[in-house]
Formats: sequence, C-alpha cells, structure tokens
Amino acid sequence: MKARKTSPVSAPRIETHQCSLDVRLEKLSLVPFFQHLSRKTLETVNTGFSAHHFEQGDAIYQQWDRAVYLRILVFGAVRLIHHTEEGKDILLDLLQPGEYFGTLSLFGAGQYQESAYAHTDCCVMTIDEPAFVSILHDHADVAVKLIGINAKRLGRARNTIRDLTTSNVERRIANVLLTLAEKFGSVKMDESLIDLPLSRKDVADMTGTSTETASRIMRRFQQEGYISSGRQWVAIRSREGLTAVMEGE
Amino acid sequence: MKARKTSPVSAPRIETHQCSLDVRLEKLSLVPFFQHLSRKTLETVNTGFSAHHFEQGDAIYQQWDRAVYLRILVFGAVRLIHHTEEGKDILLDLLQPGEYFGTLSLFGAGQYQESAYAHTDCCVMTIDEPAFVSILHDHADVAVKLIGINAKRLGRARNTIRDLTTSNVERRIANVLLTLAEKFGSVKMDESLIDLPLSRKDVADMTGTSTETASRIMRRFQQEGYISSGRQWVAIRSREGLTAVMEGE
DNA sequence: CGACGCTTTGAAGGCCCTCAAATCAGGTGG
DNA sequence: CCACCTGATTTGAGGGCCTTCAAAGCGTCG
Repeated sequence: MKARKTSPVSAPRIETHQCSLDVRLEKLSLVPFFQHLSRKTLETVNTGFSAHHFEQGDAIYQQWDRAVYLRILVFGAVRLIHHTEEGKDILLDLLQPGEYFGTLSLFGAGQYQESAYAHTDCCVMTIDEPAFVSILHDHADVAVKLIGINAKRLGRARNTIRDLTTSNVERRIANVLLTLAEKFGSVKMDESLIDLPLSRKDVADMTGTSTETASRIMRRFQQEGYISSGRQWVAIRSREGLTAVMEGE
Repeated sequence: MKARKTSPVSAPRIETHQCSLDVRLEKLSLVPFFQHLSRKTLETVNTGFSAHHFEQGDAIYQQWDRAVYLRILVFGAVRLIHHTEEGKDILLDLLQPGEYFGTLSLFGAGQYQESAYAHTDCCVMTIDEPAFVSILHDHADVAVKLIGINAKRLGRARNTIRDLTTSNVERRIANVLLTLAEKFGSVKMDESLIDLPLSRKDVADMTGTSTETASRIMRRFQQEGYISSGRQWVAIRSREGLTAVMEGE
C-alpha cells in the first residue's frame, strides 16, 4: 500500500552564506506585519536583527527561559512544543519561513510558554524586545497588523479547542493532515506530499492522542486510499476522502 | 450538604442613568489598554463609543455576524459562546466589567468567531473599527499594550488546549471553579461565592464535557466538602481541596 | 401550588489509553 | 555490499473514563 520505501521528503542543507543582506530583506518582507514597508525602512528594521543557524533537533529556546527575543524563521522548519508536567508533549505548531515566534511571551508573561526546536536544519533571525517595541512605536501600522495576526492565531487556537471537545481522533487527524498539506504540500505525481519529516508521534502530539492510536487511524486512511505514507512522511492522495471524514462521513 | 436553598448570587438591576460620562470614563480607564491615558485623552477616546443595555439572555452579537464593533463591558456579565455544527456549545469565557470583546474578529476574519450573550443584565460600550484603528494609530502605546493582552489570551487558550489533552474532567472542573472564584469570587462567611449565575451546563460547556458528568463530579466535590452549591450557583469552601484535585491528588 | 427547567442518578456501551511485543526502515561499521 | 542496531511503526488485549439515553428529584417563579 505504501508508495515508496524511502522518504520522499526533501532535506536541503543550509549554507551560512545564504543569509546575505538581500536574503534577509526578502525574508523580512515575507513577514506579514512587515510586508508593506519600503526597502529603505526594511533596511533600518533589519539592523535590529541578527541571524543564527540551528541543526535539526537543536533547541532554539526552552519553555522555562526568560522571553527576550522575537524570532523570524528564514529557512527550514521549526516546531513549537508545549511540555506538560506529566511528560506529555503538545505540538502547538509547525512553522515555515516567514513566520514569527516567541512574541507571545515577549509582551505577555516573562517566560516562554513553549519550547522551539529546529524541526529541520534552519536559520532564524532574532530581535530583542526594546528594539522591536521601538519599531512598533515608530510604525503604528506594523502594530495594527500584528494585532490582526495575533487575533487570527487566537482564532485558530479556539478552533483547536472546539475540535478537541467535539471531534473524535479520526476527524482531528484528517483535519491536521489537510491543514499541513495546505501549508507544506508539494505536488508530486497525483499526490500532495507534506514536505517535512512527520512521524506518527508528531501527528499524535498535534491531535492530543497517543502514537498508537495515530498509527492505527493513519493505517486505516492508507487502506482507504486517502493517504500514502512511510517512516516520517505522509502524502495526501484523496483530499476528498479526508474532507469527508472531517465532516462526519 | 447544601448551604442554602435559595441562590445567594446577587442580581442588581441596572439603571440606564448609571452610564453617565463619569461612569463611562471610569470604565474606560479600567480597560487594560486605556489605563495609562490621561483624563483628557480618555474624553476624546470616549467620543468614539456609544453605550447599550441588554437584558439577561439577550444576544449582543452572533457568531455569523459581520464583525464591526469592538465592545467593552461596563456593568454585568457577558458570556462568549462558540456554537458548533453538531449543536454543542463551548463557553469560551465569562467577562466582567472592564473587559473587552469582539476585537478578535475585528482585525482578523470578517466574521465574529463566537456569539456574545448577556449573562446577566448588562451595559456595553461599542466603538466601530475605523474609530478604534484611528485611536491605535494616534496612540502607539495603546497598540503595544493590546498586543500584550492578546498574547496573554493566546497563552490562556493554549493552557486550555493543554488541559483538554492531558487532564481528565475532574481536574478541568476543579481548575475552572478556582479560576472563576479568582475572578468573580466574593467572600461570604467562610466561603468564596462565585457571584454569578452558574449552572451545571455552564461548567460542562467550559470544560468540554456533558452536563451529567459535570453534575456527578460537582456532587462529589460537595460530598468532599470542597464546594457548596445549588441551582445555578457555586461557592468554594476549600481552595486547598480543589487545588489538590487539580494537581493530581 | 403547579409547572418548568435545572439537577441528580442509573445503566449500557464506545472510544481511546496503556502496556507489551513483534515488525520494519534506514543508517552504520565491518 | 551485508549484517546489525536503533528507533519508528504496527498490532493485540484489557480496561477505564466519559458519553448517551432515560427517568426521577427538587428549586423557582408566576
């Protein structure tokens, strides 16, 4: 039933030299709240940022750290994890280039409420709080945009809450797979590959279930022909099938 | 086991005349992102707002409405409900005077993502989007504060997600009762009364469980002496007891 | 005081978790 | 290039927490 034995997920090496001024400006202009700024303004904004590389699995920051930096993902993928006292992890989000993180805590509590790990090798730009607040004061429209984006994130969190209380695991997994395909999908043959290492545990941690249950359900999806998958990768074969599951069959 | 037969929750009638200029300014100054403004500035800000009264149960806005207003609660209590397609309701939050709502959608999607109902008789001030955005542009520090508050709300939503995936219903209910007592508690005798109509269904909708389960568990709490409660009201008798439940006994 | 609606209680059943163990993919070192 | 090793995935069995459906108790309010 599996389409391949070896993972089709691409894993490009990131070279340090890629973070040239032009690349930095380009990535900054990808960030929703900087999108409308002129190149000149971006150059000023850019001076507040510094860039760092991380290798797969590295911790970018930990849940208990003091929140000092706002971060923007330039290359690669980052995962945000909430660790619970019981030792169960919650995968809050998988980020793609252009997304920012760590801001939450910057303005709210003094500590990060989640940990960030390099999901693949990646490059991250950081800015400290005073510099960022000063940007917000100089550019009120950046602040207004940021408010809108945070509002959307809150909306998404509420949807997650809704799904957790009203949907069963099967629906939640169908939902999360479709969402990931939307975000990280790359069309290969007649499939939409989620171009990212993605284990059963990752899916389980995103949907609040156990690895075993995630495995059982994804296997069922495979048998139904909705997806094909192997070790750490998933591709969607029938968007319609998953949508049907999501909506209650 | 019940302390009283009749509800001890206070239910003051709200008179229209209470919304005088002074009251309006006082309530505006309660709002976290307006707190630091001078009286003069507040007076300017106030001109953008208009006040409305609602009776218990009235809909202030509905989930499917176009999001046009930011609202601030002046008197009474408001509940935010997310309706799901299956007909199950989720009680997102209970608001007290000084809290704002409806903003989410104002900057994010075009529609409200939840409905707001008058939980008790209440008075609400509203401002439309252009007027509010103009305030944000004129007062960058208001915008920065708003960002911080939304960050905290997002943090709280994440905590809810964590609780839904890692805690059982008993813990979640203990948690929600303590939180409500913190927010709406008024000390009566040796108890801390949650001074708000609060049904078993409300508790169930806040914790994502069924009315029956909420009832069973709250009865157990009563038998343990942690709470006393009756029809639509709850008082905490042993904060320690509930805390112990919350942390896993 | 009578009806409505909130609350309580019981019973049956399902979903999902946990523990355990087998299977398999991919990388490593000889 | 092959055997081995590590870690991911699959599968099974048993059990617990909660849901759902029903029906009986009781406050409150008119």
